[in-house]
Amino acid sequence: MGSPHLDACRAWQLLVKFFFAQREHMPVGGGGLDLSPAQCYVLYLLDPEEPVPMGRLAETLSCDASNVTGLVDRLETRGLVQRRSAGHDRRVKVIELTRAGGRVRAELQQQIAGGSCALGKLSAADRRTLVRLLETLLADAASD
Amino acid sequence: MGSPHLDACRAWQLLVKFFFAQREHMPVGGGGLDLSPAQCYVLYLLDPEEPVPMGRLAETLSCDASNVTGLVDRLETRGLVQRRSAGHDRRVKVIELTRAGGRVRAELQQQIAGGSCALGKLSAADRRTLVRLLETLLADAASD
DNA sequence: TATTGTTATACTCTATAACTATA
DNA sequence: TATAGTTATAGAGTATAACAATA
Repeated sequence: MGSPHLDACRAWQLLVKFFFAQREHMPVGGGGLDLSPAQCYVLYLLDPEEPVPMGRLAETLSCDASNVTGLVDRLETRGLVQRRSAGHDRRVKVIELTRAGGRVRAELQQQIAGGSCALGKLSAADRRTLVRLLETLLADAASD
Repeated sequence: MGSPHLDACRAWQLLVKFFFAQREHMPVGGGGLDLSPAQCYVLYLLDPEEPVPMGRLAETLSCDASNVTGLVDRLETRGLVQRRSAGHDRRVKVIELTRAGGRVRAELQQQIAGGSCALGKLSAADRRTLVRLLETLLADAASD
């Protein structure tokens, strides 16, 4: 215990394990909502006050633009989001939450904050520490 | 800053972001190896000394058994793993690394430990802390 | 010409259900 | 009957390449 290499391996192993394990148990908050992790994330990214251009979603999700088309298609079919022309540039489409989408989004946030997910197991201090560590991990690399 | 609810939301957001962002940048270590995260994870789980029954892989991956069939198929096609009968129970098949698979697995571990992935940004102390937090998150729920 | 979003295509991951062979 | 793994099928996520509309 204490070797930096071993700690890195252990941390990596736990991170991977955490994601595989939580994929379904806390499908990123989709408790009973039947939303995929990617769909939940998109919903989470959509501030009710501020529609987001599709290209920006692709950036944030680190995925190809063609992917966002399908993702938004499925959310739109379910009546959770809506495409709208951006106006200033007619090539751009912005995505906004519908009323139903807003409700689902609020429910997701409730679940997260309510401790019904895994984060609830950490003390307040530990949660702050986790935030700090993740911010460090995300610095530079993911830019923003 | 300081509200437990806000910290939980922030932690969740960062965790999700981390996974989406790292999916490709550090495809769980697949730097140039062209392996999916799931494939990397399977390789990581296969101790060269100890073949693993397919059912056990399904448990660890928290996925259906039929999924493991395809996963192993693809790894076997690439010559990285091998199916073998377990002997004691002829229904069971154990998966073992091939020589090539062992080399790829070692390479993965090198990448993780070598700091070429995101974990390299954390100090040794922070890595230990991260390990502790993840262990807490994984306790009970995922039960190993 | 360059950019935004779409379509077509293909592959991986995932689950469910029906099946085979063992037990 | 029950269990381990497979097959068939379907849907979601992902990428690349070619395309339309717009800039």
